[in-house]
Amino acid sequence: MRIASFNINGVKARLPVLLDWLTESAPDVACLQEIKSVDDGFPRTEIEDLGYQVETHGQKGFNGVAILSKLPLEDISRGLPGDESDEQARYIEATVIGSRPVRVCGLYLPNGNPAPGPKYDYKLAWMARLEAQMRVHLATEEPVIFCGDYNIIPQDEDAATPSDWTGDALALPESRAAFRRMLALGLTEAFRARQHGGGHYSFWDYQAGAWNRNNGIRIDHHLLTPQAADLLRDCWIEKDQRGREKPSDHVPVWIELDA
DNA sequence: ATGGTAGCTGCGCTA
Repeated sequence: MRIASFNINGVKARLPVLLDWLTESAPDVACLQEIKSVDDGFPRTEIEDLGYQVETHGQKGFNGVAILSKLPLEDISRGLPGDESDEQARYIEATVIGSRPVRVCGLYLPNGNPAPGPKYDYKLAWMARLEAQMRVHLATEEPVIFCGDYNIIPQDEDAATPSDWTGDALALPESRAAFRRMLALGLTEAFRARQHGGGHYSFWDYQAGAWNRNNGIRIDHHLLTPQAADLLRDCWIEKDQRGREKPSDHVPVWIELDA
């Protein structure tokens, strides 16, 4: 089973890119972030025509996540528990029925800038809720994947120019500490586990020629429960997507599981 | 030190 996480930065503007990618790279499961669409506006039929089941959790204008799957999906759950007043669409879960079932949790973690401030407070509170949900899933001792745009640069080596990010919500010590607490629960960060080291990125800003200068950051991650980590065959970044026509500012990050 | 781009929306907000 191959699962890709991809922040597409607008599903309607990115539809030709998305359809080409689904056709050529053909993930079994794709977790999308920043669809920037309500559920009714999502280009469902075009994607279903490529053989995917489509489950969305959208909102108007901003945010929004989706899971696309060639394998059957069961028990879809929308929204991150822990705050009934939170109206931002940033989280969706489904069980993928492969040769063995895998619970896939797609997330779009808040950016948090400017920090400090209410947006940063929201980011940290959202991370605490995510950590609580991770604890719930860890207790099941089943294969579970938490993938998406974490908006966290885990270490300086995950940025081409670390000094650009000093004081930024993506790299502040408190942000990194919250991410490390997730790993300390016993989750495996798939890309790191494959010992790729530093110098690999999943996002390049549209501004200031970041792509041409390879001034990127690695902020899209897959975190695996021990039972999922046991199934991990590989993890890689599909960097060449960033150089294509009308690209997203993120590229897909993949895992392959023995499932 | 500043400004640079993109998407959605409706000329500002988010990233």
